[in-house]
Amino acid sequence: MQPAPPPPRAPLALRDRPAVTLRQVAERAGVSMITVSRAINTPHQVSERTRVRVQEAVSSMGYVPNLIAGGLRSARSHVVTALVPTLTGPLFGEMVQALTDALELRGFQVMLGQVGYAHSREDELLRAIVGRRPDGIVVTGIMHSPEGRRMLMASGIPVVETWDFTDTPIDMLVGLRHEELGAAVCEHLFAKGQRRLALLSGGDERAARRARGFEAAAVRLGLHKPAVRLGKSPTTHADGREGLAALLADAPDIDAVFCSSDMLALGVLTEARVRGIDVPGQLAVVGFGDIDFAQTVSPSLSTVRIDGTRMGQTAAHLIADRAEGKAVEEPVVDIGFSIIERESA
Amino acid sequence: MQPAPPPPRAPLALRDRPAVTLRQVAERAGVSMITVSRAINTPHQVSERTRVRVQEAVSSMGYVPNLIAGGLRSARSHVVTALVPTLTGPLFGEMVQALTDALELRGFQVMLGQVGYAHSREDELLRAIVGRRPDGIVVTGIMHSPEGRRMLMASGIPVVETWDFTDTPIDMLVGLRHEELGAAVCEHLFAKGQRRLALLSGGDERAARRARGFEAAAVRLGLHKPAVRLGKSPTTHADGREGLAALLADAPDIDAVFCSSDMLALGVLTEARVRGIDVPGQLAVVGFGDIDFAQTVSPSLSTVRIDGTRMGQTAAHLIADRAEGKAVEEPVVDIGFSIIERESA
DNA sequence: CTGAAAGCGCTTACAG
DNA sequence: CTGAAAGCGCTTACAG
Repeated sequence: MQPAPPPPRAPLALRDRPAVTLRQVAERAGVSMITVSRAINTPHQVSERTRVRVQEAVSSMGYVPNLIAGGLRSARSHVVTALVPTLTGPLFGEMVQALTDALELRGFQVMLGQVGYAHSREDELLRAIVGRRPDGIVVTGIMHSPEGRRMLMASGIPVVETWDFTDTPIDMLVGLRHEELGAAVCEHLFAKGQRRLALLSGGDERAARRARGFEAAAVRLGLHKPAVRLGKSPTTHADGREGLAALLADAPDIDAVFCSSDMLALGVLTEARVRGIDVPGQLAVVGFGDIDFAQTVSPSLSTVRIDGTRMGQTAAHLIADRAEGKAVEEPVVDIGFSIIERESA
Repeated sequence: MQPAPPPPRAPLALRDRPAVTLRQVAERAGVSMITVSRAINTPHQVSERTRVRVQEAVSSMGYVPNLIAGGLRSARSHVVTALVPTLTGPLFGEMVQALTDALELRGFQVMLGQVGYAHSREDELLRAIVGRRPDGIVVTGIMHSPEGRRMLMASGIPVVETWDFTDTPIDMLVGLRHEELGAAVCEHLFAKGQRRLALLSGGDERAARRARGFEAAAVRLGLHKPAVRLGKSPTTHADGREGLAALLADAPDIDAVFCSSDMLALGVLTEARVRGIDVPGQLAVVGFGDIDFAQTVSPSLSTVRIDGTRMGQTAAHLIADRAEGKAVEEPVVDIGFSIIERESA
């Protein structure tokens, strides 16, 4: 976080006026600071008359309590930090929304830190986050960097890893096994009669895992080794169009494509249509994510759905229970996945 | 899918001890607390020998400075909070990424707070954010609630409003005039020869503003009052399909649709194709956002692009300059927009 | 180059 | 129901 050049300090006077403090409110209300604190945080511990006096002072002075200071003393920040790889994708939105809503009900505020798919600055960001002592940390994906894992473990902060699965979680985990998912999609296509499979995948780790499961299942089923085209994440519609073109150039006889995202799959649908390839008649297409348009494009898109709402809610309760010192019975949850069958496969 | 039984948990030997403090590091290194602080934050103020000793203590003990405590004393949190309406849309991703990158270079970390399109809990969230005393706040859109405006102004925290325009900003602003944008799209369609215009719009405020500009321009140009269909935000692909169907039911002779998002426009393209309506021959379509697929769908989508990167970078420097006490010459910036002409219009 | 004291704005832990 | 004192973990402001 803090880079080399010593930051030029802002003269405090430049801020319009320093914020109103608890002490000033207490003076105005004619009570002690601790009484103001109670009137705000635990009003039932204070007499009606006092509460009203304090309330008047608070609103007339526009007092907004400094939660940082309170958190420092009480060692409870009421903040949970969620690390998300990107804001561009719709995939994590549902989970983050559910996480936010569920934690809000339990008195926590969610702050988001953006990681990007690159792992380069992850440790640095992590240091900045751990340094702010949140009451919990939700990680998208599995934390791999040994330095990062050590820092999180040593911090004593409750951690939930999500969206993936490992036998060695840092602390708690709500995710799914992407190899199994890849295998299940392969079996689904096989059951539908497809025999020359192909794979179009972004470069992130979970997509790679799905790809591995898909390929292994194809071998088990006695099929040809799938034609594979790998790109990078996040995946785009253009990647989907180019990807199908490249696959067809190499392997013109493919009859099914499993795409690592719905956007990629949408690109494949577009390219197929432009080329006059019938979906699913000549080519079956499966996406991943079940986002927005999957149900209403034409042909509608068969895809794999992860229950982001359940994942977010589960993560929220794990974090909140741990932060409140409650016992967590089931710290590792596999939420699975479901294949949504529509027109495209 | 049946989840497999969870594996045994990793041992958490390191967890549950209170975090290492500056005092402990100082004892280990045999120097005072302030010297440790300097060795970490302003190493040039400390002798080589001391710096090495401190560095060894820091890494052997896994010390992560408590930035909250430091921030309390120094009145500089090095955090900028950005309020975004939703994570589901790709629209804000580019801006937030640019904001994050630019602020990181200047020593600030960006934390995101999710507002949702509903304004109901906005004040509550704002209180939680102002209470954490960030060094800056970036708001998506214009803040309207009088309570919220008062709180932000009284806080003395630098504020940048974005994505919209007003003559009464709270503090600073980087945005654009959505009425002008709507009018420009109307004029573009007129110039292309379209005469029976229609409008398909989500319910958020900026979309409504674009709609107003669009309708006003149609009147100025002597056209029929556009057929209008309003929905809610965020808009979906399904809304686009249903929207076009509804517009055609009411006004079968329309020859152009301006959609308040690219996703809506994609739904319109799908519905038109299914109905055998030629785009742009029988129906011109314009989106908003220039996201991912706009360039590569078929027909490619004419749309309106906002330079999110420039908006994010500009906001970053406004915030950082203000936080560092530098003078801000141009606190209100209109970044404009551009109409991207492709096949659909 | 180094350090002892004070203080940031709250809450905790006692005490009445 | 109310309050005086101590302290959370740092940095500031002095002083040497």
